[in-house]
Amino acid sequence: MNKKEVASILEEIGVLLELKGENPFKTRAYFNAARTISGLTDDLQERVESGEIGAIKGIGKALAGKITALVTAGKLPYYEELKAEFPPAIFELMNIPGLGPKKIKKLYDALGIGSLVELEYACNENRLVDLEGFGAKTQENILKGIDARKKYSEKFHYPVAEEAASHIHDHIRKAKGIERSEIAGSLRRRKEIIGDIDILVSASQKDTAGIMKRFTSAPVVERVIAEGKTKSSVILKSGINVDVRVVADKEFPFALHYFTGSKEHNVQMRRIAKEHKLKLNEYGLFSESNDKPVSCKEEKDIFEKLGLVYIPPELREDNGEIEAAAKKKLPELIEDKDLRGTFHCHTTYSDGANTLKEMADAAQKMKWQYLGIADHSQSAQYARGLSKADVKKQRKEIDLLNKAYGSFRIFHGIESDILGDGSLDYDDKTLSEFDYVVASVHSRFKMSEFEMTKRVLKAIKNKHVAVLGHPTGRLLLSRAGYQIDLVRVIDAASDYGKAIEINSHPYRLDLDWRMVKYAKEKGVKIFINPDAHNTDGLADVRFGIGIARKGWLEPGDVVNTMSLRDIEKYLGL
DNA sequence: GCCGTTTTCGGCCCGACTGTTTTCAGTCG
Repeated sequence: MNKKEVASILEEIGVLLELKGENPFKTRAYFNAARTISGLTDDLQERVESGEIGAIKGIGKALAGKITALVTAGKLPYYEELKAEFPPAIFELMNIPGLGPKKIKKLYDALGIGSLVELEYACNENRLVDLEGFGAKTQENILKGIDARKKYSEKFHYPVAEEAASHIHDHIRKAKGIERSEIAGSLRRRKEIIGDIDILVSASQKDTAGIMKRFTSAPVVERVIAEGKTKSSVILKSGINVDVRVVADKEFPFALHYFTGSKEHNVQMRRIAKEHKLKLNEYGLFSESNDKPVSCKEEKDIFEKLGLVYIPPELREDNGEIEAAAKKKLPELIEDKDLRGTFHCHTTYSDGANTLKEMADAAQKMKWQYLGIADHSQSAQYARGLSKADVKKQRKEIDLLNKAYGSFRIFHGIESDILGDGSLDYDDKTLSEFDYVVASVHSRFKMSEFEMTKRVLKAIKNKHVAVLGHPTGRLLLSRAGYQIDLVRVIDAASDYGKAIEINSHPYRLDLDWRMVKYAKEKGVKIFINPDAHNTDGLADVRFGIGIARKGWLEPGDVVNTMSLRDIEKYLGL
């Protein structure tokens, strides 16, 4: 059993224990272990075989035994028995807002409800109202929750959430009396997928009611879920959940930190606070002994008071950032302005919408020094992949344009399909004539992990390949990536001096940031590429920058921060 | 179930809002 499967079973055990009403700290141990295992970069099998699994923080004797059973035997009686106590579809119920383990347990014990369909049926028959702890309002809200789930997917791509957030933020900002305001939550941390929008506002008490009213009555609001003095929550017509908090201005830095999260990061920060004999919450930092507040004007002051350097929001995932901040070893993260060009763009030669010249002109408007064109290769018939004749023609056009441009340069690359057997899509001679080769998988996604890994490793070892394109092929919210052992892929890239792409298309964001950090640790260089199919698509690199930052990347880790001269050297031109 | 320079037991982050209660449990972030 692999990491992903083990993590997901540990997660399920956590939920089942919650349903049983077990000690919450015990259930948390399972959730933490699930997170730890899924983020593990060394080989789980090896860890288990060497008996070192218990050396991982948060995994003690009991969990080590269970993980070992899952990895070696592929099953765990404890889990099977636990699962048998509830109907298999009971997990669906956890996704309905307002329903948690306690209420679900009650529904199951009293009414035998174990799935969404059964729940909806029972609500419509008015059977929830007489249940202890339930009532008419609860039943109504559950029905609304079921309805919302049918209507909307519960998560959103980053740009969709970003636009909705900035729209409602602008609307709220026109309210009277606002001092500071900011979009917080996972948007501020630049997560690849956004569940809801958190907006934080500071104002004096007399103005809060008006601010909340303006928020909950905005035209884009579909339904108000909660409306309080300091906290309100709505669902927009687009289906996105938005929470707004209003605090006093002196509380703003603490609230901003708190609402930026992640939850796991916050837990660690409070733990650090306790080590300093302080208490941290969304209103302030207080002495544990006499509740005396420690004043902080900005968010960075909080970190300073806890003996940490400022941690940028993107890093706040409890992924080692607090330890690094304590040692002053945080990276100087890459920024948008550091990019001087990019390398994975399509034109009308294959499936792009703009011509070579249009793309190059757009790149210059972005103040870039170079643009790499990598159209599809000949096997990619669905995308009008380039025949050898097309390649020659494109080369000629690029040479002509380059002559005219002077200091700006177009690089002639190709996005070569990695064929089923791991070979590339042209003969050696043709491949050697490109300035660089991006190698990507576009077919036969359903291979086993072993086969797919072997296939991609062979491509990485190919001397013509400079960079591996979208390494998992995932499409966020619609298609899981193909099965592949990314750790081995990154290790191979490290061994053979090959780079890996962060495909910046907001539906891909592939390589995932969790693995980007590992790639950096292994010294693998990263390209931030837009996979642009038109001139507007070039700007997508900013999403890739977000992922690079989440992956701890500094300008020096990213190939396309190099000057034109250096990049020519890098590509051996 | 985990953890330990306050150690092998007793902690484990903290607060707002809702709905159902009549003083609070459950859920959420």
